Amino acid sequence: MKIALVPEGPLDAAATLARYRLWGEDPANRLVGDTLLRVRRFEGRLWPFAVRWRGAVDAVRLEVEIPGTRASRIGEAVMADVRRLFGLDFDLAGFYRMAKGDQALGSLVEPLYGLRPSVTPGGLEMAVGAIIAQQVNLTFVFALRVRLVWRYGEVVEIGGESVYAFPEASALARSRPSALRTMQFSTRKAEYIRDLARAAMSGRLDLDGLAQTPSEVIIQLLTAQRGLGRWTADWFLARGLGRGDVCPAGDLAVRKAFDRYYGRGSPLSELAIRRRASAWGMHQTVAVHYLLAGLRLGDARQGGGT
DNA sequence: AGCCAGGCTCTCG
DNA sequence: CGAGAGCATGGC
Repeated sequence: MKIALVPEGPLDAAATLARYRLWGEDPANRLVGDTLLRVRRFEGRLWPFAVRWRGAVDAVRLEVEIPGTRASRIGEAVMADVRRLFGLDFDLAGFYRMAKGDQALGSLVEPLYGLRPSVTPGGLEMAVGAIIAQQVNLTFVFALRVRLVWRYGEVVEIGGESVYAFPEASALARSRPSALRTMQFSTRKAEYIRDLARAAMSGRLDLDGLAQTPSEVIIQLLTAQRGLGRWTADWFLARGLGRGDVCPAGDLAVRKAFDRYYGRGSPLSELAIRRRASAWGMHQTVAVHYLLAGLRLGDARQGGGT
């Protein structure tokens, strides 16, 4: 089955997906040329799909291919993932209008035009990914993630390429911390991941049923789980649920970005960052991604990605 | 060798 | 509560 999709507003697909390869390879989000390969779990089966993008940033067309089915319910499930992966539900036009009134953001619109935050489909994938990313450099994060996905995920073929489905909760719930230790996970992260998977599996923590839950409640729910703190909860809201009004003010890179763009010598407090960001309302998440990408523009001059 | 890396828990005032 | 120490594991 093939489905075409024309995004509303600009989309720089390569920049939007750059975070899946900036610090390493991601076997669950494979980038092959102008194509993203990924897997959707649906009704107990694995459905690999390919998304190819073509055309200019202002006139992009996404071509989604799902081999082996013509069922519209599967198409709908996959397209929901595609919308998230490419950040299609963020109001980029609205953000750009707002950014005009802010010197730092305004200066980033042109060099990063079409960049959107990529939203991770799957609550467990998002939360586990966040645990892995706690406090360690991102190159190492990718190495850990690859090992976890290889070991506990499921591989599928599509168009002669292989792509992994991120591990199910049941697989991670059975994982042994000692096994993760050999993959260079810290003992603590191994426990956090296993325990989170158990909570998800038992229904004690429904990571995929939070779409209608207020953010404050989600922060409470997540931080009550050992290993998940405010930082993780913030990124879960932003990159897991695609909420626009989030600023992970405790994030090291975010703080660095605010210091660079809004600082006056001394570091801004977390509270000061939240205060400033809150003025951006529903555009905070996008704004934060622009600041992060802007940081990288500076030292690498390779645009995009967050 | 030693500091750094897109935190978290636990303790103590 | 809020700050701070302690922690755990590699990259460079």
